[in-house]
Parts: sequence; structure tokens; C-alpha cells
Amino acid sequence: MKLYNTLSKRKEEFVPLEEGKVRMYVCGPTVYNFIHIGNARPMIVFDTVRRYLEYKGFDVNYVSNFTDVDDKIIKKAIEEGVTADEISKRYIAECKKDMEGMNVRPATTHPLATEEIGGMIEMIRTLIEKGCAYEKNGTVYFRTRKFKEYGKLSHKNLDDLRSGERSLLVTGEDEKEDPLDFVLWKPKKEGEPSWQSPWSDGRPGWHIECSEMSKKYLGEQIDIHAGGEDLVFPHHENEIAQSEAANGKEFAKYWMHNAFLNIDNRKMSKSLGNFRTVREISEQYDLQVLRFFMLSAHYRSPLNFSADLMEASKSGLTRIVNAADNLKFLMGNAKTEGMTAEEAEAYEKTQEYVRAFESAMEDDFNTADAAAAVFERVKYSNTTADAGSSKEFLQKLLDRLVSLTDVLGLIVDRKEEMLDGEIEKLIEERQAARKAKDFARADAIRDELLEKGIILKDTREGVQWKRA
RNA sequence: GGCGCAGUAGCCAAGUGGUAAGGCAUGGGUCUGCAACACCCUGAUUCACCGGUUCAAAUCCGGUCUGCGCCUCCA
Repeated sequence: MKLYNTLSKRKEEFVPLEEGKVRMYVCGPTVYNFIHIGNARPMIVFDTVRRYLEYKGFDVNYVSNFTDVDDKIIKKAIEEGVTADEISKRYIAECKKDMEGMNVRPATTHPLATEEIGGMIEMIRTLIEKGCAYEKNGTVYFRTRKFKEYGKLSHKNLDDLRSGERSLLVTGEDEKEDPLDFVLWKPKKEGEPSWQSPWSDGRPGWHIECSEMSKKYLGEQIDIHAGGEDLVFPHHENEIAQSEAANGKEFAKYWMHNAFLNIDNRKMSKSLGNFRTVREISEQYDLQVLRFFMLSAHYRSPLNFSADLMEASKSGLTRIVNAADNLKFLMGNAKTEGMTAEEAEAYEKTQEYVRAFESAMEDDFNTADAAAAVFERVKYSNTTADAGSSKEFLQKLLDRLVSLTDVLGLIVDRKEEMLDGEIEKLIEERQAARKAKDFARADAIRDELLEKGIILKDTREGVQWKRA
């Protein structure tokens, strides 16, 4: 299995620190509002990475935080006249609903920054003891130049950064020893949430949060650290500096970053007014469609969101779901149980699609290519399975399809709700009308059911239905 | 200014040296009372442009054009 490591700028063979186990940390959202579709990309992408690792038999310890103390949260709390805690709790709950809709599995642990302050203070204390940090007027800064490898992730050199920072120098952050130094702890302002520390009542800087939470739940060294590409600098660069300076060992072995999501070819931003929340999308589409859309391109390529592309994704996903529905429908009407020799042979051929799927995923999680293998698999079962197929054969075809779509987090095997007696009666009545060639009546019933969200399909084997 | 990414059919998108996957859309057909689903057929002598390396390039090198990202705690 190969994955692209931002650190080395190339694809590397994945070798876990401990055989059979993967320790993975994904930077989570700051919870000051509903999550937007840009937040959704890393969630979906890295959830898929996790699913594939588990599919390959790894025991994955997956940690993803919620940043629940931050300027934006405080600002929102002031606007609404409630506590910051109320805001963060509310949007964590909303975020979890969205994750469920996108079929993003809960992490092994979802730490909250506010519940880990003690550990952060300890880490800052260690950094000060080692001479890697210093305190000025209640603020603690990281001494960036003390960490010789600073810039190794974002591949920047300190002097280039320095020239870019000139404007900052004159804006009055002159209490820093060096403009590149960043905050580990800052004193509270009036009315802000705060915690006691040896330096001041205040709160931690953003970067130290992830360093500490990763250490606490996964240990000083982890396999994979992931997030959006905008986090490469400065967030992840700073995490490396803090963690490696404090712990004295390499922090994460592999760094994975997803590319950005644009909307109608423009960057999503508040000033452009093109911000789209996952919740908004869910009013128009099943979030499964959003997930499928996100996986239609490689995670390191920029992806453009538009209504047309969502429609195309919806059609594509429906094709996959239809194939599964069809297998289930045929299974319900199968006349024989055991597989014949020909069927066993036909089933063996599906192994080829599994191989194609896996080799796509093994190549830096190429989900677009993996989806192509799923489509070929779909075509194969659409052309191979029919009313004469045995139940066992159909079941095996379905199982194999589901095992692949599960890795992508696509649900194709939704449990069917029982039909209301009334609806069932209408379907029977329509069948009778059709037999009597009373098509006007038959169509009227079909329209009536459509209004109730039931779509009918007449097949040679009988009437198939599904919820819209 | 510094660092970096991308440009493949109407749209989306794989493919990183061996002669262009897959999906959506379009058009035609089979099936069907009709519809829906499914199936078959329908697509790039060509991969932004120019030049080079090679027996061979969308894939490597150089240049040009275009779009974009990071360098401001925005995933």
C-alpha cells in the first residue's frame, strides 16, 4: 500500500510503527457553526482511508478532535448572548448528525480541546524547560529557530518566511524574540473563557491542542496525521515543532493532506457569499450523494462543487444502488438454492474487480479508480444475474458488491421498510387493472404511489418498488 | 516577491515511457401497454501550446499561455 507523504513529497510504501495497527490523527473542525462542505471533504476522505485500512485487517485507532475554544466561537457566543460552551456543544451535536448522514463513522476518540487543557499546560512547561519556549507578559511563545527542522513539512526555509513576515513586524508584535515565533498560551481578554496556568489565566494556542491530544490518545509517535492542505502551514508545521521538541522523537510518519473544494470554480469563502453547509445540501440530496461526489476525484486534486456535478453523482450512485436492489429482488424470487458449476465460475470472475478495486486503493487511495472498478462490477452483475440465477449466486454477488461499497462508505443495502398494507393493496389493485388492460387506472395508482414517495418498476419477474 | 499545484471528449475523471479506464449527459436500438430499470450501439488519430530526448511521450526535459493554492489560527 502506497500513500503520498507531504513530508517527502512522494508516494511511500505504508509501514505501520506496530504491525497490524494504525495510529491516525485527523484535525477536526472548529465548532462555531454548521460544518460546510469544505469541512466534509477531509471527513469523508480520511474516513474512507480508515475504512480501507480496516478492510485490509489493520486495527485502526482513529482520533479526530473538535476545537471547541477559539476566537470564532467566542465571537459567535457574544453575538447570541450565550456561553462559548453552549455554542460549541450545539455545533458538535449538529456536526455529528451531518457525519452520520455522510456515513462518516465516529472516531475511536473525539477529544475536546477544553477537556485537555491540563496536558497542554504540561507540554508547554516541558517546552519552556527545554529552552524551546519563553514567556512574556503572560503569553508563552514557541522559539521557532530553536527547532532546527522547522519548515520540513511545508518545505519552506525560515529566511523566505521572514521576508514575508515583514508586515507583521511593524504591526507591533515586538514582544516576540523573533517574528516567526508562535503562541502556545495566551492570556484571556475580558469575558473570554479561561483556565489557570503558571503564566496567566488564559487559553492554549491552537497548534498545541492537536500536539497534546494526539500524544494523549495515540502516543508520542503516530503513523498518520491528516487534514486539509491549508493546515500544512502553519498548523502542522507548528505541531511538528512542538511535539518533536517536547518528546524528542519523530511525531508522525506519514502526513496526508486533501486538496480544497471549490464552488462553481471559486474558492468557498464568506466574502464571496458562496458558503454551503452540509445541512443545506442535505435538504436537497441524500448525503450519500455528497459522499459519492467527494470520492469521484482523487483526494489530492482540487474538486469543484456544482449543482450539475451533484446531479451527475446522484445518477451514478443510483446506478450502483439499483444493481444491489436488483440482486435482492431476484433473490426474493429465486427458484433454486445452490450455485451451479457455471455460476461458481462466473462468481470467480468477480475476483478480478476486487483486485482492480484494491490496487486502486493501494495506490494512494485512488477512489476515482476504485469507483470505476465498482461500476464494472455493477455491469457484470447486471449482465450475469437473471431470473434463473440461484439464490446462493445472487447472494454472493451482492455480498461482494457490498464489501466494496462499504469501503467507500456507500450504503447500497439499506434495510427495506415493510410496506403499509394500504400501499401493498394499491400495488395489487394496479396489477389487476393492468391485467384487465385498464391502463388509465393503473397509471393513476402509480402516480398516487409516486406522490407517497414510492417508485414502481415493472419487470418480467414482477413489480419492484423503492422509496424515492 | 517566496514556495507549490493543475490544464485529458459536452461535463466529471483515471491513466506518469508502449500506443487513451470509468461515470454523467446526448443520439439510435432491444425490452416494455406506457414509464422506470437494465442491456447493446454512439464518443478524443488525441491528452493547453511550442520545442527537445527516445525505437516509442498524455506520461520525461526546457519554454510559453491559462487557472488555482499556501506564505494572514479558512478543511
